[in-house]
This record gives sequence, C-alpha cells and structure tokens, in this order.
Amino acid sequence: MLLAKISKKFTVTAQDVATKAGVSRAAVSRTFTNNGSVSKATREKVISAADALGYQVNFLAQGLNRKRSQLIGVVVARLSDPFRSSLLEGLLAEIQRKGYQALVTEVRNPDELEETIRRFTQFQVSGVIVTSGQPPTQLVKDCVQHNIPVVGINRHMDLPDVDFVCSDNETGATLAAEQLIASGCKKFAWLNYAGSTWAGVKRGDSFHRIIMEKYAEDRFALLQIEATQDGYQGGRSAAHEFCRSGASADGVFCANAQLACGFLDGMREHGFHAPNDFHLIGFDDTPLTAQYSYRLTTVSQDIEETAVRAVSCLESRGRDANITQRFEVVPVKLVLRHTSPQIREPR
Amino acid sequence: MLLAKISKKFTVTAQDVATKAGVSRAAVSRTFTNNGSVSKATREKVISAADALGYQVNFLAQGLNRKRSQLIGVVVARLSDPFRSSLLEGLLAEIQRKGYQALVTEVRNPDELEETIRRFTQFQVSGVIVTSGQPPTQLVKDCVQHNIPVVGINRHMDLPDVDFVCSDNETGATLAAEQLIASGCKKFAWLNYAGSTWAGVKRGDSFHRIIMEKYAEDRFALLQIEATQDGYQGGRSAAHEFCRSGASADGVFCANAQLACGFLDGMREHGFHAPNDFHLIGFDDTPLTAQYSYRLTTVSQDIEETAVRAVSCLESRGRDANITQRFEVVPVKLVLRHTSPQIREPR
DNA sequence: TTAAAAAATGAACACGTGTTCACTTGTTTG
DNA sequence: CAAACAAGTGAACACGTGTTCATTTTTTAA
Repeated sequence: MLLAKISKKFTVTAQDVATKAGVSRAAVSRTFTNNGSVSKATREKVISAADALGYQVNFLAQGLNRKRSQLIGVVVARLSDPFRSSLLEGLLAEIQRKGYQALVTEVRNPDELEETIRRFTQFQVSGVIVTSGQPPTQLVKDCVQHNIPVVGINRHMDLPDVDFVCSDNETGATLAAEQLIASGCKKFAWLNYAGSTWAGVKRGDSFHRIIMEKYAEDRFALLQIEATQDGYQGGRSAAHEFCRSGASADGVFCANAQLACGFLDGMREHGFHAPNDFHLIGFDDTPLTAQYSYRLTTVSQDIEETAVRAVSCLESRGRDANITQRFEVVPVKLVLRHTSPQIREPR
Repeated sequence: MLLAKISKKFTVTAQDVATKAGVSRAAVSRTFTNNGSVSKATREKVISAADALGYQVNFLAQGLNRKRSQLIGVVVARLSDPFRSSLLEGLLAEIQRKGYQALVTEVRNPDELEETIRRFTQFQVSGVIVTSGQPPTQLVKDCVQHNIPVVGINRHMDLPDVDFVCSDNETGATLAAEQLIASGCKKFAWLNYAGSTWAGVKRGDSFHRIIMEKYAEDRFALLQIEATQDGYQGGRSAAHEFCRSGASADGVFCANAQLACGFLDGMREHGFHAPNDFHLIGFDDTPLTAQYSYRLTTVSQDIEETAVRAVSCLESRGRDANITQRFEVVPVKLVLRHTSPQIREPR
C-alpha cells in the first residue's frame, strides 16, 4: 500500500526535499533561488537531500509565479538559407550560454507571425528575437504592453521601445565599393531581389552613394539588376537575364551571398568567369562562400557579436523597461577571396 | 485610484472573462478546453467576453495543472550543415502544424546533452526529438520514467520504449550502387568520415554488400576512403589525399552531401571532373546539391515524411506509454543529376 | 550580562489553470 | 403527471513554486 503510493509519485517536489531535510519548503525555495537568506547549515542539508531525491525545479510553476519564464522566443524564416541557419546557430549558442531556452518558430507568411507572437506571450517569454518577417506592429505593441522586450536583427521596426541590432551595412557596402574601384572596375552593377529586406535596401543605397561620389560624371556607371526571386535561383536567373540583355559590368555587388553564388553560376553558364571577366562581391560570410567552387569575396557579418548584443538588449530591457531605445551597429569586415582578389602592389 | 488599479493589471485572466460574461470561471475553462459540457448560450457569452478582453490562456498555468506542456524538445547539432538545418526546418513546420511549440537546443559536445534533456523535463515537454548526439542512456531513461516520449531520427538508440525514425539507408545505398554499376563503373570507392554517424555506417555497409555481390571475384573492386574530418572540408581533403595516393576509382559513393561536394571540388583542383572522369553519388538532397556548380546525383531523404512520423510517434506514445517500440523506415529515392547522369538506352 | 540589531525560519498567500463533485435545471419516458 | 435521467453549472481543490510577514534564533554592541 505504502509502496504503491511511493511508486505512484513520478515527480519529486520541493515539499519532498523539505521533509527529507527536516526544514520548511520555503527554505528549499530560498536555497535554489539564492534570493532570501539561508544559513549555511540548512543550505547544505537541503542540497544533499535534493541530490539524493534527484529534485529539479518545475520551470512551469516557477514561471507562473514569477510571471516570466526563462524562455526566449525566436522568429526565423527560410532556414534553408545558410546565413539564416548560421544566425540561428549563433543565437542558440548565446541563449543557452546565458541560461535561457529558445522557443523557435519558423514563419512562412506574415500572417502566421501574429499567431506566433501571441503564443510567445502565452508562454510568458523573457524576450522575443525577430530575425525575419515584416514588423507586426500591433503584436509587438502587445509585447511591449506585457513588458516583454523585443529586439529585431538586421531589420528596423519603427517602434519606440523596440531595440535593434544590425550589421554595419553602410560600411560593408563602402568596403565593397572601394575594393571594386581599387581593382580598376569601371562599370558597376548592384544585384538585389525586388522584394528585398530592409537590410538589402540599405546596402544598395550605400553602394549607390559611394559609386556616384566617385563617378558623378558618368550616368551609366551603375546598373541596377533586380532579381525576381530571392536566393540562389534568383541570382542565377538574374545572370541569365543580364547576359541576354546585352548589358555589361565588370564590378558586381550582391545583396546577399546566395544571390551572389547564383549569379556566379549563371554567368558561368554563359562562359563568363570571375575574376577574369568581372569582379563579384557578396554579403554574408556563409560556409558556402568559402567553398572552392565559389571562393566568393564577401562582406562578413559578425554573427557571434550580433547574438551577444541581441540577448544583452533583452536582458537590460527586462530589468528596466523604460531605458532608451538601443540601436546597435555591429562591425563588418571584407573577406577577400577569388572573385575579387587582393589588389597587387602598384609597380 | 480605481484607474490605477485597472491599468496595473497587465494580464487578463479567466476570472475576468467569467465576471464579464456573468458565469463561473469553470465555464470559461470548459469552453476553451472543450472538455466538459457547456451550453451553447454560455459558450457564446464566454467567447464574446474573451474576445472583448483579449483573453489568452496562460500556457504555464495550463501546463502546471496538466503536468504536461505543449512543448516539444528538439536536440540538434551543427546547423551549419545544410541537411541538418533543412531537417530542423521540416520538424519545426510539422511541430507547429500540430499545435505544439519547439524548444530547440543545439548541443556541441555530448556532455551538454545531459543538462539539455534535464531542462526539457523541467519544462514538462510532451516529447523529445533527438537528431544528434550520442544516446545519453541514463537521461533518456529518466524521460521514459517521467512518461516523456523520446524519438530518435536517423540514429538508433538501443533502448526499449524509445521510438526511431530513419531513412531507408539500405535501399538508398543499393540504388546508388546499382546506378553506378549500370553506368559501367568498374572500380568503386566509398567515402566516409572516420567518426561517422550510425546512419553513415549503415549506408557504407549496404553499399559494400551490393558491390561485393556483383564483383565477388575482384578483391580490389571496392576502395574505402576515410575522411579525417566531416563536412565539405573533409571531403575536399580526402580528394587531395586520394589523388596524391595514386589510387583510382570511377564510381564513388559518399556518406553525405557535404562530403560529396567537397570531394567533387577537391578532384576538380586536380583536374578530374564528373561525370567525365568518374561518377559520383551523394546522400541527402540539400539545396546545395542542386546548384549548378555541383548538380550532384544524390539519394534524397524525405524530410517532410520523416518529420510527420517523428511527431506521430511522440503523440501515440503520449497517449499510451506502453505501446510496442516503433521502428519507422522512410522511403528514399535517387535523384539523377550531372555527376552520374541518366543511363542512355542501350543501342 | 543585557539590550538591540541582524539573520534565519516557517506559515500563508498568490500565480492561473483543469477537473472533480455535488447540485440545479431541463428533458425524456412510462 | 410523476419519475427517471441527462445535461449544465459553480464551489472547491490541486498543480509546484516564489515571496511577504510575523516570529524565533543568533550575533553584535553597550
């Protein structure tokens, strides 16, 4: 009878630990949250009792009480894009390192995002990281109202109280432009997906500005190529279209690495190779870009640093919801590879 | 004063809805869980009141009460590998489709896995999906003891009560072998990472068996190449080593797509190209393999089906923990591309 | 040694939900 | 029409934790 009762108990609760240690349940709670004050003696009794019983605190109950779980909601999209998955990898690492757990949701079309964030609030998450999707203004407002910090990555959302971390698109584009100019390119092209992200547009604007500063006299120095689709296939089709149109360029800058690799392959199909026939620079330093078949010169984003700052934003706003909006710009660097190689010393 | 009290309430609870609708709180609970019996009239009153107040159930409280949250823990590793991230993408889609939420953890070294699964149990997850990492026997036992279903993907764990979903490695390897044989290859090679996964070993064994059945007389028909590292770079280095050794092969099968792409590039660096100089088949149909620079013939795993079955395993075992162990084998198919093209009609 | 201050402790409440168990109301059957 | 029955309802308990608030014990100061 007694045995049955014991074996029926799956979960060992704080009360069990308290009874075994001969103290009150409050003492157990205090020991593990190191919040209140506990004498060294009782702390040790509690810990050894907890070890013996294999006690582990119930996060659901804890979250219910604190009105805040140690979950962080992460919104991602299109994980098949290597940069996205690398970013997620970095975020996961940082989230775990800080003792949180990641609640990951992939959102395919924007209207799913509403439901998604709603579910995040239902789990009382400590924060939300949005890496994609159009800013769902109303829902983000809900989060703010619920005191749930929100941070956007590589994506500006025009809301106060929402922090924002992005790579230094301006400098990245500038580095690319200067590299192409210094390599002796004369006719430039900017390739982007028509329905591009905010970050992509920023990169294009900066590239445009730099080129125009140097080549103000030549109205045809810069060509805009619009891909009808994002990703590798979008870049490849754009190259086909480009060749078919009879246009030419010797210095090409792409909004992201997938587009760039696709463009490179598309040009190859027409017999044009980098760096002999043109120079090419991408954005996002994914594993793919380093592979022998591409060896793409590219602007490298510092994913690790981005993740660190994003989580840091959530934490600081979690402590004080009224701090001023943060706008973090993460440095980038240019990685020189085969498609736009190191410039030789002037003779 | 009253105003202050109202604005202080962030969360709207079931009690608020009940008061507004003029019913008891139990009625509210019953309406949303459609568990007990509620009259049509009160149900409507409750729903309209809930809508007006913007009520949403607190998952933490719900989980605490039910002793089970609608979370599913997912263990992943090395998301930078395109196949891994594609798999995660598929899992996320299915998990969300079924109304769960994914608690994702990336584990880098095996001993982290213990801590990870412990945290899963602390969140009272409805199930755990393990896509990587060595089987943490003790912890999985803990899950079983806590009535938490566990399923492994492409990874056998030698435990009763743990279900298991994997692609049909045998058929995949057979298809590859038959394709190479039918293409007229005579000297075969099998490339795998030395510390390969269980699935990789299975593929190699089957490939070996098929080749040996056909070429029993020739002891040198099959060559084993061991990569000292997994992934693209592993494959590339293996190709360099292979060329340097002076060995030769005209039909190569690789344990995964990353190895295959690396091997392909490595061979290119030495002037050998597929399909002219040798035929090459990989495993895992990642986006990368379809790209123009590789166009790799490969055994394609059905990620969607894998995800569906994995979640299905969790659900059925969640209903009845004592069902017999499931061992699901998901069909694969051979996708013919450039590195081992379609065989021409015999003349 | 005594008074005052500090630290430790346990009882009790709160968090928001699901569900049992009596109880009331409405419906069918003999 | 009465009796048997089904369906709907609300009070109360349980889930496992954090934290306040008196109360007791220990330490420090005089």
